[in-house]
Amino acid sequence: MPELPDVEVFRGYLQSTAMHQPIISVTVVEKAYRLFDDIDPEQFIDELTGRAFTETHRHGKHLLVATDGRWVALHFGMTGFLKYYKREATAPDHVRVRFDFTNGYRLAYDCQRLLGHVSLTDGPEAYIAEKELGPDALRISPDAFRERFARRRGMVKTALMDQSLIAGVGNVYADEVLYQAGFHPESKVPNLVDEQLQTLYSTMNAVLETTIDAGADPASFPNGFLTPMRRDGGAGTNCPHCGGEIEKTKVGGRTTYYCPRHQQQL
DNA sequence: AGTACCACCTGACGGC
DNA sequence: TGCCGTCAGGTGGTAC
Repeated sequence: MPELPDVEVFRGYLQSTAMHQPIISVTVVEKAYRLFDDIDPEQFIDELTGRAFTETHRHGKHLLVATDGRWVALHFGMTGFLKYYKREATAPDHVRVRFDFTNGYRLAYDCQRLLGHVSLTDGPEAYIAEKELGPDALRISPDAFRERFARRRGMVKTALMDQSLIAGVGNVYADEVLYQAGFHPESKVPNLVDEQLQTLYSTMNAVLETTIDAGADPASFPNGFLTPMRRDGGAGTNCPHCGGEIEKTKVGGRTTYYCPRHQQQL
């Protein structure tokens, strides 16, 4: 699930809960050792015990948390999320990493399918370079966006999802952006003229900001959004824009929803 | 460079 | 009720 809007919501959640409190202890369940590919889990625990979270930063789908030591870097895979809680009875189901604070609260990193990653880094710049991430989708300038897409050959959906081109857009939001912009997901990037690239850019911004404001919860998205239709098959229902029939296919190997009637193939 | 396919994991769901 | 195949919004590697 977690794409840019989701991670931005996680960031806000963390910012309003677990900051500036001493970490009494850090727990990593054994099964979760695989989440740590850049650092030994024991060292992770050692370095963070006694520290406190001081600052949050999001880049693409990655959440970086500053401490009075190194930064914690969290990636959520397909099923990750954070939960701050006190009573063990309210703990989520698949806690993989847990930070316990002096105030009795705990922050859990829950990751059911173990497809996320946890590490330590010197800071956002070093991390972005190491992971070869492109500029954040919400901070890139229109010019930089156009420039980067100008060097692309393949399908527009694939380009949007390429984290080294721009960071943050995943399968669901790529579909949403293309739906709102009216471009078929298999359109070839070189076929988009400047004005259409501009539309893609501004639509991407609008979709990301609107969905963040809605708490990244599809049930709260405004009318006319595609994402809520992914639930219960979605395909076969009618497009609120043009009445066409929403279709479900694969593009670049990923499940794709779109409206063949108004999303033009370029 | 782009694409297709497999792999990494767990759990939910539909069909029989 | 239970078993089985299929699928899921993440990325990374490989081979063509």
